[in-house]
Amino acid sequence: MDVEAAFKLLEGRWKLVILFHLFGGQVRRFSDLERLIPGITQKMLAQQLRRLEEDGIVTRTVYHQVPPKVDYRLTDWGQALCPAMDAILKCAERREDFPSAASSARA
Amino acid sequence: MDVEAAFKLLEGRWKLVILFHLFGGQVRRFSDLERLIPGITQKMLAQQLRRLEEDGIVTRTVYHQVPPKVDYRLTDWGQALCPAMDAILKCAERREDFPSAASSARA
DNA sequence: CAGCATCCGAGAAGATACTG
DNA sequence: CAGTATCTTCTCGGATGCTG
Repeated sequence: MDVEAAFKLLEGRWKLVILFHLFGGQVRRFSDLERLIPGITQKMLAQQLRRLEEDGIVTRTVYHQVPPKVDYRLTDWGQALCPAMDAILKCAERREDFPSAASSARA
Repeated sequence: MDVEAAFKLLEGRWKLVILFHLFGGQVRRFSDLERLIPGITQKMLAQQLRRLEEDGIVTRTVYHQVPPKVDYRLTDWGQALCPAMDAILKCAERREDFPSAASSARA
C-alpha cells in the first residue's frame, strides 16, 4: 500500500471523528454515534460507516429484532490505527507550545 | 484545540502527501514537489501550500532571483506532526498482517 | 431504530492558458 | 521557475421525506 492509498482511508470530514469514538474496543450503536458526533447527519454517518466497513476498518453487526439494532466496532486492522490517531491528538494538544502556529488559525 | 479542528488541518486529498515529502527537515522547491507528487496540478499544489502556510505548518521562503526560486519547509509545529504521520504509515504497512482487511479494498 | 432515495448548493479538484 | 486566472467538472455534505 502506498502513501496515497493509506491517507485515502482517512479522508473526509467525519471518518477520523467516527473512529475516535470506536477506539479502545468500544462498541457503538448507530444512535450512539449520532449522539456522540454533534452536527453529523444520518446520511453522512451511514455513508461513512459503510465506507469504513468496505475498507475493512469497522465491523457492522445487525441484530434482527424489532426495533432493529445495529452496532459497530473496529476490526483488528482498525485497532491498528489507534497509535496513529493517538499521535494526531497528542500533537494537536501540543499546538499551544508553538505560539507562532497558534496565532495563525484560519477562518 | 478539539478533535475536529485537529483533523481539519489534515483534510483534503493532497495535504498529507505534501507533508510527507517535507518530513525530516527536508527543504523542497515548488518544482521538486510537483515532480514528487505525480498527478497534482500546479494549481492544487500552490493552493494547498498556501493553506498549510496559513495554518502555520509550513514556511515559504522566496528568493528574489532570476529565475525565481521558492522553497518550503516545515515549521516547528509542522515537525510536531511527524510522529502522527509515521504512525499512519507504519500501520498502513502492517495492513498485510490482517488478511480480512487486505482483501476488501474499495475501487 | 437504522437506514435509503432524492434533490440541492458549496467547495474541491481538474484542464488549460497566461504572466513576472 | 513559480505561480495566477478562468472555466468546467465532480464529490462532499446538508435537508427532507420515506421504509422495514
